[in-house]
Amino acid sequence: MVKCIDKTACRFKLMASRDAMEVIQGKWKIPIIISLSFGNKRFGEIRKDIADISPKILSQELKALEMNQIISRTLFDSMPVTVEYALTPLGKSLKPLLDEVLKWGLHFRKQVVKK
Amino acid sequence: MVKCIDKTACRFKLMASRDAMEVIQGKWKIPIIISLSFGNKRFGEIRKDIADISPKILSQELKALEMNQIISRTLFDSMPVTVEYALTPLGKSLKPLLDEVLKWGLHFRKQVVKK
DNA sequence: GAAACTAGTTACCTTTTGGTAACCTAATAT
DNA sequence: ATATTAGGTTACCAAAAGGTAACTAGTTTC
Repeated sequence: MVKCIDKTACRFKLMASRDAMEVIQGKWKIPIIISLSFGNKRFGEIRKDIADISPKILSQELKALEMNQIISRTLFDSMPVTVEYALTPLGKSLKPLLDEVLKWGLHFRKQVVKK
Repeated sequence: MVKCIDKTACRFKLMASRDAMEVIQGKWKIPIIISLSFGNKRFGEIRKDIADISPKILSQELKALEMNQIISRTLFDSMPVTVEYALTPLGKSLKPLLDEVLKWGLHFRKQVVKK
């Protein structure tokens, strides 16, 4: 029975996991990132991908992701104006994490949720 | 610009990520799992590890993790009774996911949070 | 002139999550 | 007798997250 002896290492881990979780936490952030991992998308296209997300929530989550530098927002002044969202390099760097989330989610479903 | 053409693959990914996130979501579940990754612990020991968690929340989160078969709860009828919490094999299978969370959280902090 | 498409915003709720403080049971130590 | 340790529970409250419906602005097509 090992204890969490190295308090510094422990606090460090808690801090890092908290940072990461703040970025991907919530009902919609991962779905949005997955949608954008299939290519750059416009507001309406993301809405169609995710189906039951409301414009209010989508707008709010896109802003949060942009502030954390996970996605970029590019405005084209075509008519009507179109806005394109894309993953930044930092956003793309989430891929290994998301792959593990998907992999584990699948494993969990097989073991616990059962079909 | 590739679209999310394979709707089935897309919905499948959304489902798997949702399953996984439900298990680790919230302010305290990952800290608890990290604490238990250092070895089996009793209620009070986890409290000391996490410092600012209240007994109500700890009790509630431990129950949720137990229901999802991430941790086990063993009661020893010593006097006074002691209760030991431990990661199950399913809980231990979260390690690669958590490692990625920690790794990315660190990367994010270096890039965005800055020191 | 009315309807539709773009990308959102606003006001108003409901639900979920998180937090505080006090309390409980049983046993042991002072 | 009183305090302490162990492992919680309970009532109550505050804050955050999520959701609905209606509305906005500018342009373009019918």
